[in-house]
Amino acid sequence: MKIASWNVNSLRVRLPQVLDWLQSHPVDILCLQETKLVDDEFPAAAVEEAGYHVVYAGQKTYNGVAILSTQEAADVVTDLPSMDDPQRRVLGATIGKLRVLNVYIPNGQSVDSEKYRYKMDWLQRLQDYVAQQLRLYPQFILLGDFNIAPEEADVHDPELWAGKVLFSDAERQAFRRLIALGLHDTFRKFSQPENTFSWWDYRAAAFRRKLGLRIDHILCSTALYEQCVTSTIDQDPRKWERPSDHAPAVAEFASSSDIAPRIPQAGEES
DNA sequence: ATGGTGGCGCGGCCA
Repeated sequence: MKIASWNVNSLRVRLPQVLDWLQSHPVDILCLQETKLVDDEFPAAAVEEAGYHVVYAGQKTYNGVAILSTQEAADVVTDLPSMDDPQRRVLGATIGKLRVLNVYIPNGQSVDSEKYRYKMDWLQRLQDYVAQQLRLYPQFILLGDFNIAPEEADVHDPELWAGKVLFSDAERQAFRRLIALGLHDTFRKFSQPENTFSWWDYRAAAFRRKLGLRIDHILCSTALYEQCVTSTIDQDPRKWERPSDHAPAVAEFASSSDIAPRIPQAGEES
């Protein structure tokens, strides 16, 4: 069972790349962030033609999340409890025996901004919700664009980024509090190539210069962590023409009995 | 160098 997360920075622009990537990386579940589409404009038919069910929560211009899955999603939620927020950043669903929470955590802009205070408040509410979800669902996955690089190894230049948004102490502590609830960072279960990042600024040729951060994460409950056999970041799509500024993260779990096999598409090896 | 690029949508916000 493979599950992936990808901030696509406009699904209108990136849909062909998403479909191409799925052809070569046939995951069971793909969580998207920053679709930037209202629900009426979501390309549901194209996604379904590719063999996936899909649920989504979008808005105009900003944010927007979606979950593509081979098995149909149930019990969909689109908000954190106690939060009446027009920003579409949350999509929770049950897929097979798995409870999935796809998040686009606020960016925070800069540590002295109102957006940063919104981010920290958002993280507190997320923590409360995740604590509750972990009690309800032994097989729980929290994944998405966290806009937090948790450790020094996740930052190309930790000294440069010290105290800055995406790597501030308060954000990193909030990330550690999520982990302390009983989650695990699947990426760090395995030895990884140095300087593996998931996001590179479009400006200043950051990707070519390997000036990135690892801010997209796949976290899971202990029961799933034991079953996790790979967790990687596929940096290839960042090399493509007109790419997203994020690369997809992919985790694989050994137990797959509760996940229906994906239907092979025309022209594809079965 | 307080910039740079990209998406949305057509001026300025957001990342």
